[in-house]
Amino acid sequence: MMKERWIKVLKELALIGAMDSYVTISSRALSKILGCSQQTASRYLIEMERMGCIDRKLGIRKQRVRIGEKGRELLQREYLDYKKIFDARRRDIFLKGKVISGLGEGKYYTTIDGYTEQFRKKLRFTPVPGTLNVRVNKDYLDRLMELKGYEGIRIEGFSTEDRSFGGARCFHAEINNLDAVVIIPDRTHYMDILEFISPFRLRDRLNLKDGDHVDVIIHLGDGDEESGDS
Amino acid sequence: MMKERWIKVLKELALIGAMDSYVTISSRALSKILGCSQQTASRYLIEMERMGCIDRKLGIRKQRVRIGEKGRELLQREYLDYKKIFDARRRDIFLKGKVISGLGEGKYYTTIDGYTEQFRKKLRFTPVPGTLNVRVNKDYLDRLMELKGYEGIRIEGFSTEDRSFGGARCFHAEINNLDAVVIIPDRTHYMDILEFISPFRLRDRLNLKDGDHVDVIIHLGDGDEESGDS
DNA sequence: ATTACTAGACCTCGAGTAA
DNA sequence: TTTACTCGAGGTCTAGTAA
Repeated sequence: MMKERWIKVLKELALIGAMDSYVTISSRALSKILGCSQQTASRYLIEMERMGCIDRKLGIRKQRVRIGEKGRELLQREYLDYKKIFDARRRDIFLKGKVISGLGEGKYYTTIDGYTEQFRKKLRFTPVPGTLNVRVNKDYLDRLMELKGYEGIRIEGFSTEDRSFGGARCFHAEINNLDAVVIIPDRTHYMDILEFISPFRLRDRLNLKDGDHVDVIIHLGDGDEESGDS
Repeated sequence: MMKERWIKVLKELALIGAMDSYVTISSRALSKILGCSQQTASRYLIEMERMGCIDRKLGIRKQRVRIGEKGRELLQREYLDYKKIFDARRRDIFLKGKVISGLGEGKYYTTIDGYTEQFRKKLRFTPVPGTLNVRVNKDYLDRLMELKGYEGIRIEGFSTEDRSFGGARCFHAEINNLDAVVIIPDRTHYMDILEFISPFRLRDRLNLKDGDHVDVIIHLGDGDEESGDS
């Protein structure tokens, strides 16, 4: 059960700063913003709190409100939709990060035939074993969210007798101006880490060591350039 | 009278391409997207057409729908709200362009004392004479528009007996990872050209010649700039 | 001043159905 | 197949009011 109206309420709350921290807002003040009665505003807040969209701290004379986990997700999804509409021809995402040691799961992808065969076919290169891992600066994390909206180049999961291997999405990218491919496993825990694969040893080519800051460009490439240029 | 629900309908229509041109969509298909009944979808379309949010072309078996002037405005307003929420702390603009020969007016700025004094004070360097000019790729022109919203570092205009010299705005920037400053005269004709000043000869340092492609990052804020809206 | 409950007015929805 | 009307059920709103 998901009320369409809540999106608007969440949006208005976000606009007065409830995204970052608790803001003091009375139900009457909110009703003025929303153009409804105090009672309705109050009801919205109660319902939204119950659904986990917002957190509230009720005082005797004032309440403080903050957008919760679920509310943030809803707003983000909405934002992405609008981005798709208005920013449709966006071609790439730029961000900064720093090199870290490999923690990601991406190393599997570079050594298992079931994956490397797909790389050869879909990316037209055989990656060297291992991935270059970049932790995205937190100022740029929001930019990463945009990636969710794009399919990229699909790498299919598969199964052997022993276990199953998950799928992933790939995006052509540049790291410090050198072409590479970023690979995002479908099921990953590290939402701030990008893993790069390449036909070269990126660390050597770029002369990188842990902690080095790098500039990354991720090509979203919705154009038809990737798929079939026969 | 303005229905909140219509925003969602408009958004879904926009996502299937109704922003650019007429799309064929039956009321049943729309109802599936919206998660409501065919009757309700039909009613939405009728109401929204009446309010000027959409244009319709009714055929005998199919209708074609396009987002109208008013609908476009509503979506745009919505998008801007979300931009405020999520893009508020945007720190820089990334774009690509190519080096061109100096056509801009920026060369004045690097040779006239009235300007260079301000550069020394506000940018803390004395630029070498001349500017590096970059024509922005047209895919990134929309990104440039965002610059309008930022004051940057103000360079004041001034007058001598002979003539008057206009003001400009400066932004710290990077061109192919080398720090530089982009200078935008208040009155400029070339809306797709960026002019860079630097304490070094950028062409030499970066080994650039006309036609070379460069990556540019423009830093919007020097930290604690207030974000007062229009 | 607050928040939020209750009750009834009002509106919105979708099944049925016509064209 | 379409679009879109009517109308009754049920959901949502606000006035009144308590705490």
